Amino acid sequence: MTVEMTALLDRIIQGDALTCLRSLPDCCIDLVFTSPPYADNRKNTYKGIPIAEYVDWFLPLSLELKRVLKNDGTFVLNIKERTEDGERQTYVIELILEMKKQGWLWTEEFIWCKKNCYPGKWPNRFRDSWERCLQFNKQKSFKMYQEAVMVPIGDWSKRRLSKLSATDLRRDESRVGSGFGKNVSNWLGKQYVYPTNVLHLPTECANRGHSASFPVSLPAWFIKLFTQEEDLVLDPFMGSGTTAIACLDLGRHYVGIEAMESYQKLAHESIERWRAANRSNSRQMALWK
Amino acid sequence: MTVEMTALLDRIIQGDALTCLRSLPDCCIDLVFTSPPYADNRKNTYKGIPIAEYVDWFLPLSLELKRVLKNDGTFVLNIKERTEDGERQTYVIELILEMKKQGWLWTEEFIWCKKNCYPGKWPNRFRDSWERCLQFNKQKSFKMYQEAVMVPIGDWSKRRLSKLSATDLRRDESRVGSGFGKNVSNWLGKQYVYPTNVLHLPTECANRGHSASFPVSLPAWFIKLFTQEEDLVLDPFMGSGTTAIACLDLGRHYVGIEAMESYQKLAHESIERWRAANRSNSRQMALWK
DNA sequence: GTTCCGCATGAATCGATAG
DNA sequence: ACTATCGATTCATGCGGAA
Repeated sequence: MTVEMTALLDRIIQGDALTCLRSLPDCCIDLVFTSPPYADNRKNTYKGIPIAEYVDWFLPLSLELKRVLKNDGTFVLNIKERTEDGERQTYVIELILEMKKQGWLWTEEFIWCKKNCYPGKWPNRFRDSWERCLQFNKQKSFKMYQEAVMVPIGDWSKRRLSKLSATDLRRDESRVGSGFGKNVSNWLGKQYVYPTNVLHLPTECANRGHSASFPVSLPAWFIKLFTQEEDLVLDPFMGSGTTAIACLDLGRHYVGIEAMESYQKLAHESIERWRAANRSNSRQMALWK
Repeated sequence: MTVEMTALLDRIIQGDALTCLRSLPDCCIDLVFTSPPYADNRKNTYKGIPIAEYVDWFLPLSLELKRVLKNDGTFVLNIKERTEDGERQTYVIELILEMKKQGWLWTEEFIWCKKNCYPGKWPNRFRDSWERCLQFNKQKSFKMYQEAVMVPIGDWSKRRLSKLSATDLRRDESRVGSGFGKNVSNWLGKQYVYPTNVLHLPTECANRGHSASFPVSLPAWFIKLFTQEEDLVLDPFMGSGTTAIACLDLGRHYVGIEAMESYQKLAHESIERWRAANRSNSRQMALWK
């Protein structure tokens, strides 16, 4: 890792996202996770980008993100288009098409299904309880650690697998085909299964009193899936620091960028609170050894 | 209703979708619900449209659908883009943009979350467990009956709802429809809440003889939401008749189009089975009065 | 009649193999 | 090289037969 990079590690740079991104070296980031400022046609709104300008505003950023990302790294973009004038706006899907022209591969679209979404009632639509998590990559093969996000198998299996019949066992064995000891590992493996591309996470954020646009568990899920410990995660719109907290929790390094000084301050406070809470843990850990 | 229209009511026309659509009069349909043939680059596949041609293939159809739909009617398009060469293909989002140019409003995108999705394991992606249900309208104000799709409130009932199979839902509907009068509606108002734009429905599997691409509960949900009894629902790709069954269950009229004679036959068989099963119910209903 | 258990089967996707 | 086909992987559910 370069000297300039080491100096930025686990820090939140205050400044314009595009300018700061340009100061980062090539191919140094393992995962970009971010939830950029939403489009907004109202004036005088914090960080709101007019809908008509959204794609043109984002494209220089995505180009820089492609430059700083490692070739086998991943970019996850959490975004949802606004409703305006009774219609879903199209800037997000236009952005996908334009990013492909930049050379990005649109690998997958995850759905973040918000269990407790914003309340409300409208005559012509229901509450919006999902957001897109768009996965982009630079090349077809990329790092992915699926075992890190396995989930407990469904309730149906408790009845079903609690009493494995002889035929079940036999069938499993025959399927394995080669090698010994695989029986046991297969059976143990059935406690957990791979998830799907729909995430069911509550909207609540872990830090009370501070508004984050997404819960820590959202970046945490993608960080576990696409990085290993000591890897480097970038969030060019760090906001109140949720991605950084997820990195601290998981032993990953982070680089954040945030234009608003007030938000940067909030993020630093969150991080300090995390460190304070973990200092005692570290001591306890040390005592255990 | 015109004479020509009355002759088509509750029938499945066998023929090419575009040709048959052109024979329908203007502004006569309350809801279009369909799941068109999915794109497929493989040759020799039934009804598969090559990915590169998909948008051009669909646009003449969507134009006709706009013509036959009532001004305050709704078009719901159930579709999901394929993965090809490690990427999500873009023809669906391109289609949205092109349909807007035709004058359609892209009002909403519902997510159909399939709990029992296709199994499999791959190094670079998880199982795909969701599909798009794109809502399009001709004008900003359209008919919507939100009370018809309210769901039970509370965690215990949420858990129960998530475990409701398609047959359970159908049974629920029939129970609701069997005339408890005001008692039920009062009870409904207190115990039930409006749903969100995410639908949790299992796919129907182990169906004998044919593969139904979606469960009856999927069209049923949109039919309840966007139509009233005696309204007219169109499915230009009727397949094995799932949309027709939903209409029969809910007392709506339907017009179906299906090119493949074998599928049309399957649909007729399903409908006949439905009528046979309901004949006894009708007798019972008559006895009650 | 219920309840339980065994089994088949998906609007899938990738990588290897064959033409 | 490039394309077409095939086998392997995997989990939630409905259905049918058995207890």
